[in-house]
Amino acid sequence: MKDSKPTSLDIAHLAGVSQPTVSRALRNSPLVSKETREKIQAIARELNYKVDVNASNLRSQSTKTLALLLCEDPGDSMINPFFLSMLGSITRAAAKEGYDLLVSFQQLSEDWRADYEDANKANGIIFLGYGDYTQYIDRISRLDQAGAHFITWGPVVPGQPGHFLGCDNTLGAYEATQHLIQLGRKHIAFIGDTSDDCPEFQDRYRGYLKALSEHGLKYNQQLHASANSTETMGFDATQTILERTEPFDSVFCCSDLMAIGTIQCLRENGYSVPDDIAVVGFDDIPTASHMTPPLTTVQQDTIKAGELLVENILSLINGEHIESRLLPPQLIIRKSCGS
Amino acid sequence: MKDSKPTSLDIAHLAGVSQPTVSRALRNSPLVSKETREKIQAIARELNYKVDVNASNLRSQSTKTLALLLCEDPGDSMINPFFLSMLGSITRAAAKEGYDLLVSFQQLSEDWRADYEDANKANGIIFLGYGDYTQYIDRISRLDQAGAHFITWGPVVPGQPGHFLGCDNTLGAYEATQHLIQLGRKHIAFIGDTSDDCPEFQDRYRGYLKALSEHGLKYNQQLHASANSTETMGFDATQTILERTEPFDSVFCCSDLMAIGTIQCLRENGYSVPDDIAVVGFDDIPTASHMTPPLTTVQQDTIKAGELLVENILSLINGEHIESRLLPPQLIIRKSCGS
DNA sequence: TAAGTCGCTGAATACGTATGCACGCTATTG
DNA sequence: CAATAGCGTGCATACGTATTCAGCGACTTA
Repeated sequence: MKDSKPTSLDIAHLAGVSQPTVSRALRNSPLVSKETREKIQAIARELNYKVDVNASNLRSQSTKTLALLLCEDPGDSMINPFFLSMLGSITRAAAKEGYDLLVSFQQLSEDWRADYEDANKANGIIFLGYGDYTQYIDRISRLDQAGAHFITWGPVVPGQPGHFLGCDNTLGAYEATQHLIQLGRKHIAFIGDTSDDCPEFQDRYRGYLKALSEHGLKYNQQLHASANSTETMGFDATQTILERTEPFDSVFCCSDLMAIGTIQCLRENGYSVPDDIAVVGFDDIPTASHMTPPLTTVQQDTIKAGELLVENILSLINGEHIESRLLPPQLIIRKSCGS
Repeated sequence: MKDSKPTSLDIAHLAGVSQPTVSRALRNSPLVSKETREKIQAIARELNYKVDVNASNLRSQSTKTLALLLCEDPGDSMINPFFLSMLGSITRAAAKEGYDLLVSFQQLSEDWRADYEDANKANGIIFLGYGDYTQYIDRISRLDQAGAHFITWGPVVPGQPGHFLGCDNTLGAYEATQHLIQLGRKHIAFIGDTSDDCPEFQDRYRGYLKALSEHGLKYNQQLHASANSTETMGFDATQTILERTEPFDSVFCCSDLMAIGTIQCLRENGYSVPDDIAVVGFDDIPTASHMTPPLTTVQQDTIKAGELLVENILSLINGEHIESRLLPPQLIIRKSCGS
């Protein structure tokens, strides 16, 4: 019983072979005979031997690790549950490919490539984040120029540097708005930050406008309030609209979190949801189906998204070409729109 | 402009010193003169040089990385928002100490120590999880015997192997229950799995019973239903109690997620919250304050918890002794109990 | 002036693995 | 039988850093 961790050399001695053979055997190299391989693997299992990833990575110059950067305001303890789903599915997808996941919520440095790839901490970077986009775009551009391997979950903006994977926000918003219209709603408020900071919300805004115009409804500036994706911002934006005393019969919220705030605000002002005012959200976070009333919303397939993000980043690492693409959203109809 | 990543040797050449001096300078060793050190650091900054963590770790035999294991059912895409808060605060606390965080949601292997410490992926492991505890306890024991560095967020059970940090669940539940009693509620239902699988809920159960008995109320088996921490389980458990037709005027839910399901169920059965039935939860997840009605609940200080978890695991890594301890909870009074 | 001290630097080496290359052995072919 | 090919293995080395030890100059002290 040795006191220190076993190395491939220890295994080699025990198996009566050389260290390189052990290395090959453990990586299932076809170069080593089946007999030898199994013998070595048995001994390794016996000793509970694990390859030292540092030595392995140093030699092979490739860390089997991905970095996940969550670009949310770190000061706020609230993080969108939607990203938690993504985090879960990305972790699982990465694990399936034999990759570990390094998670960070903050931006300690200006140069992510240096922090992760140059430091050999990770072979690729996945970005996740709602909003505050302009804050990051130059850093992303720099990454692209530096030839880093990274992919961003977000809107596919033509001409933008880097690779993107996102949900078809325009389509999702279009379908949700259309649904409200088909239920007879004519004065549909819109809550969400449509500045360049939030290209995702901009896309949803486009879908909203498209549905309005296709059904002959006029856009009303008075029913539009900016908000980022938190309950509180949704609450406040709704309050703002209510104070304008412009009548409305429904609200399209750019995220479920905002919808939660919106519903709370409407209730506190004496409105019933959905009888007086219908509400739809976006994301289909787990809570959506358990609210009162259950929230009609646009579902993004986080499982699929996580798998594709990992698959794409691995392709990039392997030097393959990938296309930015959009995933189809799905309208989930529940009670909050009164259907 | 070299095409490959700069190494400490490159810096050494440029600075006209040897590689060891570069290594020392970059680690702020007092052995190297201020003059030389600043010169080297300037060049390193210039080249955007980053220490190769693999080489560094290999040499020093210490990865500046912690592993975070989330023991939730991986099949379920729903993850308790409470853990997300913890994840955020742990990430930040780890970053402040210069540690990276490796996150995993699944239990790919039976032997976590081998997976992380022996493989030199991480120096320590932090566990996070609600319930299914018995499923992990033997693995935790094995870790303890193997001398691994790990700490678990959870109840402090005397005699249990390993180190724990948790919230004073008994006290929290006691205060919440007492609050209901003081508001005049006399028939308080209890929702939560009190089997050995959930020692945290067992502690909350104790606090609940203590409050009842101290105020001369009798425990009623009919008002007790088991549930794990999801909205759906909370819904179902509430339905079960309702079907027993035993009258009750309030519910203590072992988690906010269950409270959400409980409130939904009560509403669908025509009860008003809090007028007919008051509800309190546990955790104070972000949604709690934005529900209708806002949820009275027991807050756990996730920021403090994350910091202490990291602080403690680092102490363990440094060979110091640590004591398991409990953090004080705080009752957050909102509208769902009708105060 | 010789011995000792202090401050700084470089030479040598180790960390544990992966891989290019050469080598020996057996089987095949002409 | 010689030449060739194929298979399995070992030798040597490289990955980039951190640390031990020795050395060197300058400076103090007797």
